[in-house]
Amino acid sequence: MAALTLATWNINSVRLRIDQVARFADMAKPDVICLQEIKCMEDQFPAKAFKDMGYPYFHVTGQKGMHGVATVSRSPIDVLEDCSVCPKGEARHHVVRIEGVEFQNYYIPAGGDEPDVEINPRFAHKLDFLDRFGAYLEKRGKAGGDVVLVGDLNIAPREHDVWSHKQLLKVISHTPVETEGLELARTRAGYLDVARELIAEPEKIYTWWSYRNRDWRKSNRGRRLDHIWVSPSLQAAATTHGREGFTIWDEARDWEKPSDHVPVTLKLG
Amino acid sequence: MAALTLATWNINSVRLRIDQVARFADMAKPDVICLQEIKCMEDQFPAKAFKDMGYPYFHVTGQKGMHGVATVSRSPIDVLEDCSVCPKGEARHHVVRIEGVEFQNYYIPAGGDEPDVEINPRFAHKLDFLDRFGAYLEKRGKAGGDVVLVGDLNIAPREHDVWSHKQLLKVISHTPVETEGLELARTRAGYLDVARELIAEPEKIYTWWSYRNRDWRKSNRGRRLDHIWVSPSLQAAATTHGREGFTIWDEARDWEKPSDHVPVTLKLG
DNA sequence: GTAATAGGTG
DNA sequence: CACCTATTAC
Repeated sequence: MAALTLATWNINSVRLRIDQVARFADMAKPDVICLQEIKCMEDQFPAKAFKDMGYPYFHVTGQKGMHGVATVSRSPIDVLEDCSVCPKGEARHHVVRIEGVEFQNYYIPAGGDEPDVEINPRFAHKLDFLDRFGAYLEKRGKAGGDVVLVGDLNIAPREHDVWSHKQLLKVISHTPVETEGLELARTRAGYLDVARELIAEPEKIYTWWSYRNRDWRKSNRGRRLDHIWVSPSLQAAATTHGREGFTIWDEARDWEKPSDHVPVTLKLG
Repeated sequence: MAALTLATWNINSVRLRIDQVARFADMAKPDVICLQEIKCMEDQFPAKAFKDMGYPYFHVTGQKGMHGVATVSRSPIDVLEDCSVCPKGEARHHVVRIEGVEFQNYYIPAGGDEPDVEINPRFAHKLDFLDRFGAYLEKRGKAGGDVVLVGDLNIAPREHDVWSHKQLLKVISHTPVETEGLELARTRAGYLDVARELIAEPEKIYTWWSYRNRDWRKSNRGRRLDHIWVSPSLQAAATTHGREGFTIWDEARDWEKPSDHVPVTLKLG
């Protein structure tokens, strides 16, 4: 496997923030960028801008106005699957192969406000997605091969992945049914949570800060919603640079009109 | 009458373009600025920004989301009338006194697309407004005194106030019923059209270029929709600096996210 | 083309 | 708080 740097970023409209993607690419120089919430159709994707910044290859799974994921790359992309996990024709997932590595790019449903499936169908949909996701990972895990799974999984699984474990236990993204469901899905495939392989608890890790906190850095009410997982075959490649190889670009949260998520990168091999 | 510089500008949202107003004020240093299409309520008017740029006095006649006029000044303002010409409670007009001079600030209805009162109620509304406007001016003209009337009158009255007289004769803003109605209203009060006092035809004068022309300067399909009129008592004061005292700031049309109208200034006295 | 509104989503 | 979609208006 060739060495490469990969990035994942919930961009919250790729058309609106294409200049921020270019700025980030110039700094981090990733070989592969996985984006979520691109909020556009395939034909609206700013392909030329990506080509100009050195990413002539891309695969886009989009829908009108909401959700959508895209993977862009310096080297050619083979498409393996599109939305196999998504019900209702939503554009939340695809699987591609780049340089012999399988990349799974996800945008898991946010789940609404009320953590009760009886009264909140969005939460029910999230848990349903999580079940399908786990089943898909188990199947995929058995197939073996080098796999990188990234995306906005909309769940902060561990106690120190949120600013207050206690206050968020009943807040969607950190309820036990979600955090346990996510960990179960991951372990069913045997994948490794790279951030926590490199940065043990109780150190806090966040990748998202709500737009609703006006001074995000001061209040620092973050959550780790964006993840990079790897198959066991990539354990050495993913950790060989230690925590220096894993970067959360929180400076991007201070840019003009930022996304509420920041990019995360990993040097592989 | 103290010497002063006055400005008129259809700003197309004063909240969105308050920084452009500051930039303009810094260049042109007007003592009085009359704005149209402020598109906000009185309580949303960026009063502090105007105070910071040296205009602690202002009078705002606003409504939610559309229309609205504001007059800001370095010296105190007496309010004489609000919307006396406007039917249907629209915020399109006010009259104030500053330094002994009466300022009338108007935003005349655009009138829609089809120049036929039978099928286009907006055009009927515009012509109705024009009638009321003429009657009001005649009354006001008889009262005498120093009067400055400014605003986006949404009519280009003369042949050389549009890029093509022939092609615009059936386009609202330059139809004969409008151009004749506007000239009649003006002459009923005996007011002078300052631009044409200083710059005779056939020289073209434009203050507005549609957003729909992508290269506005190259295609130059402009219209003179923004006007400065004065009472006969101010004829000498309005023309004493010659055409150097009258400026159309067309450079503002090239600023980032510009208004489709540019500011116009006059040195008075 | 540009900006306002309102309603839906995160 | 900020994005999308419509709609209306100029």
